[in-house]
Amino acid sequence: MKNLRLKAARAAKDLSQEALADLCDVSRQTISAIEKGDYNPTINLCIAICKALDKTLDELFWEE
Amino acid sequence: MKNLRLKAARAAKDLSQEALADLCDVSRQTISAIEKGDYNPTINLCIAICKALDKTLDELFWEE
DNA sequence: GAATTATGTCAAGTATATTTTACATTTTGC
DNA sequence: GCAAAATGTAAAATATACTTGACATAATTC
Repeated sequence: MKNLRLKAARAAKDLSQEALADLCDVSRQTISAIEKGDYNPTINLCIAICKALDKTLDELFWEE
Repeated sequence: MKNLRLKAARAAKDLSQEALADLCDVSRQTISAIEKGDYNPTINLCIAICKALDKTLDELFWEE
């Protein structure tokens, strides 16, 4: 399912997918796919994304 | 680096690596490797581990 | 102290995360 | 309206997460 919290957190920092991708050392497509929700990133990438967006894992990736 | 919080949380539930692996639908070696710290599991597996151990991502996998 | 159970680890194979290249569509600023 | 920037998406290649099978050692239990 879509990760709207990620999309919102990125928007809050005014970062494009590409800018976030650069901060995390991954490709733009990877960020796009994660937001789109049709895949399963590694925890290290999730942590890199969280740090770039000043969020924690629970805030962006935890679901009850 | 070693994930001692995971090891401790598993011990607190009195689960062997193999029992936790079964709960998460992965192999025992995968759990062992994650505790040992020499790899980078996917977020879905981290979430499965957290749920099996009644913890959240931040509690087991977040590092400042 | 022998037998189970739990853990560490390794090598080879399979599944899948991620990259690269590329093109189409949408959004935004002028 | 146009140009540029941002996003969606897809196919093929590469890197790596994860499995399977196997053996060794440490810890538990009888």
